[in-house]
Amino acid sequence: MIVIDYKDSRPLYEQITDKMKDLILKGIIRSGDQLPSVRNLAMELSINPNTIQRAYAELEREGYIYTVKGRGNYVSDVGSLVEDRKMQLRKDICDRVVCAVEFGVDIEDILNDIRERGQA
Amino acid sequence: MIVIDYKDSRPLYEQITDKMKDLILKGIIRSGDQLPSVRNLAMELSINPNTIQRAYAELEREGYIYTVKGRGNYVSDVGSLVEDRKMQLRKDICDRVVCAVEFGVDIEDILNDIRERGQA
Amino acid sequence: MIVIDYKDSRPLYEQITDKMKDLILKGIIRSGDQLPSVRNLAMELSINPNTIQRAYAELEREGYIYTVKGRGNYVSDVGSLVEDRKMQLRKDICDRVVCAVEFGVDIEDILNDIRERGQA
Amino acid sequence: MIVIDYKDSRPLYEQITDKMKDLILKGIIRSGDQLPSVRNLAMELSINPNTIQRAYAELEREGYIYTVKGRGNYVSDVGSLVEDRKMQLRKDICDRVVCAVEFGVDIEDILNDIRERGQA
DNA sequence: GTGGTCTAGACCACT
DNA sequence: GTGGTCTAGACCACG
Repeated sequence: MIVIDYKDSRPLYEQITDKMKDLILKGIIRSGDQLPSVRNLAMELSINPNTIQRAYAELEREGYIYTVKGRGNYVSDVGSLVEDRKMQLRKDICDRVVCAVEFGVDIEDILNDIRERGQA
Repeated sequence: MIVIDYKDSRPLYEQITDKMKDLILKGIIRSGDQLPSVRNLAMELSINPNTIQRAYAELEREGYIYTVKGRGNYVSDVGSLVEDRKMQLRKDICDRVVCAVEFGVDIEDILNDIRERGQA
Repeated sequence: MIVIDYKDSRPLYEQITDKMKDLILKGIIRSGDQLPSVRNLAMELSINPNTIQRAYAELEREGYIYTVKGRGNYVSDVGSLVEDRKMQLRKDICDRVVCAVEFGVDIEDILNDIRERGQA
Repeated sequence: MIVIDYKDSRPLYEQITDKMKDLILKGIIRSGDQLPSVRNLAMELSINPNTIQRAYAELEREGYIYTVKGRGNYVSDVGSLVEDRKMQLRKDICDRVVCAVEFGVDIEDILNDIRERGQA
């Protein structure tokens, strides 16, 4: 479910939190589901339990999961977080479009790119 | 012309290279223009000359400027770099649109956002 | 009567003892009343009987209840404990007022808040 | 400036963040001031640098300080945080008054306690 | 010199 | 078994 990319310059714990957020926000892991235990995930990914611990702490801090001591980590209800993320993604795209236009990109080219949806 | 943001988590030299690239690609500094000297810019920004040196070295490595020993640093002809950047910006926007759609954002919302050309 | 909040960071047994103390000190459960049995309460709350056991042991240790082997757990006479708690609550509020004043809160604002007896 | 209380059940890093927040919100450490370095403070308090690191990371996350890599940690402008804290303290006191009244404390006693400001 | 990340290993509290 | 805290020590990037 989660793959560590050692060529990625971001720290391991951030790769894990980001991937987990995606899985949760996209509904692949659902509200109430239990996450793999700190130790198990550490073994599976062959990294230190403290790194997983840090990732999970960050997820809890941001409201994606909640922790029950002695029981494990569980996914929270993230309805509002999904909406926040969607708005953020829209705003982010707009900002980049504005930036691109400043560099001389034709806005029609961008609209066409998107309509064809994908390209590369 | 250049403002350092100490609350920015990026290293200083990267803030400087990025800002310089923008100024060059947007044509605000033109091909053949001379950049401020390492010492002067360091004084002006109140930072270590080594940091400016590193920023300029990076700009030279990427072809934005060239150095004449004993004379100073000059802006290269960046015609092709501008086109590269424009393509990169378009690709980047497309990638993010694809990502946003995966999170459930309606592509029509994005197109409307862009047509109104502003924030969401 | 008792609700477990799994998102509460406190241990389960502490949530139970605290809630029980409130019920007893507020007189909702009275001196001589029998508490639900360890097994029943465990079943009702869907948690481990050991956890209930620990909560009851703590309540007994602090004098809120007494245990009759083979019969069950009964509420003690808690007259003095009620007074202790009231004094503790008054002291606690005063400490916090002193602290708030140190942060620049106007003591008149606090008095008004309390007279209106609600949130700020 | 900071004293560790080993009898305090809270984790060390939390004691440090809380104490630092107080110093900052009360204006004892001011906006722009540099905090002691991670290593220095660790030596001074005879605890592990990682623990200081965690405390500082938390302070940065909550907006009390900002970090410049290779330079150190500096106090942010916390005007709004001060107001937040004051409102939170007022609300907290009110909640406790409501709670105390439920336990049978006379609200006039509380008001008198506060007017005398302090007692114990 | 500064902070940031990661590992290894220990100990504790809770269930 | 679970997570939470702390230590010790290493390595890296930045200035």
